[in-house]
Amino acid sequence: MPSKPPPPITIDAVYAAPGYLFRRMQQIAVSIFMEECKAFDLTPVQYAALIAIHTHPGIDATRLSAVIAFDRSTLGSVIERLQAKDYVERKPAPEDKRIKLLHLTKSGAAILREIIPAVERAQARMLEPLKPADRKTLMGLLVQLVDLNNEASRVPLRAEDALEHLGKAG
Amino acid sequence: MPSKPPPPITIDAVYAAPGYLFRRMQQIAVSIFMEECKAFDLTPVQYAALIAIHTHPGIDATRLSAVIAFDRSTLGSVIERLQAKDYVERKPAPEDKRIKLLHLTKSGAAILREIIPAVERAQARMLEPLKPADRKTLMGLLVQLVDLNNEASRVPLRAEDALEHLGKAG
DNA sequence: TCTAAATTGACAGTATACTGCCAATCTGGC
DNA sequence: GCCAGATTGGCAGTATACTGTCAATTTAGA
Repeated sequence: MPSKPPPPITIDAVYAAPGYLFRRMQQIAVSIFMEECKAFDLTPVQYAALIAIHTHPGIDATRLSAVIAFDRSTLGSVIERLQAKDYVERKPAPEDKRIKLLHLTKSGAAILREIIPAVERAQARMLEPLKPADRKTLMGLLVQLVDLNNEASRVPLRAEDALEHLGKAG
Repeated sequence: MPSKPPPPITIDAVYAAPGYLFRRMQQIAVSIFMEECKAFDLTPVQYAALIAIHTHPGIDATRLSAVIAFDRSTLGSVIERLQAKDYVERKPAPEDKRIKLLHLTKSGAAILREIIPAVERAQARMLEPLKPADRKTLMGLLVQLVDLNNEASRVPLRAEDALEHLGKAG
């Protein structure tokens, strides 16, 4: 019996490929975020880092990377920029000389409060073209897919890691 | 009547945000692509560029950028790398000295044929954790969303631009 | 206790993304 | 034919991403 013919080598196959669509959608999402938040000069990554530090004061960079699932190497320069803007402080940990603890400054906490409405607008705009029911469906499937693919990511999300800096009693 | 309380400032809001999920999924997609295609030393962007040049031989960099919706500045260095690997040729256009025409080399066409099965495997793996019906639903909604948000992107997709280099009869 | 292994943060190198600018070139309107 | 405006490609500068390496430090095991 004849085998299936090889798929045609065309750009149309790319347009329908999941990887291509995820890339495009991510770029659109960043573009919308930056537009809504341009008054604040914060990138999506910087925003997520600020939120995570706010939720887990005194966390270190390595654990922060696990908590937001961002690359640890990259995160170093992200924190540097947040430090330069005076949104974040880094203090050496007394009991472990390798570690630097992260805290929000007053400015950091303030900008976080102020930027939230813009971020909410951005997030809403990304899904706006869809019908409300479809938005829910899409987000539901996406949450599932990201979760089920967690280990395929180079930096899997480890939300529970955040608690370790509060004392090693596990 | 009382207004809605402000949303809590927590990392959990980030985990459910569309922008965060699109970023994570894109990173997972790249990770899976690179794993399946590591024998070929081609990135997802380089692969898309090769496919587009194959589909539209003689296209120039600006039009290529519109056809795959990638940033024009970035595309310059992408093409340089493809040229360094001897997958792509750049020839000045005789009738317009500003333009450089892009063609695949024999190596470029060959690696494209060879890499396709690995790319297909990668694309399948990205959606594998979902049930088949859910994969269709997700892709359908994503195609819609990317299309409806096309103009929100900094580099909107203009697939029809590709035809212009074949003669300006519009 | 002494040391092998693990952890943390830093760094170098590559590859997207995007902004903004520039010179060379082409086109259209006059 | 000339000039204003558009187009093309290149470049500098910033910000993620990721790989791999390294030193300082801590931890765990023999």
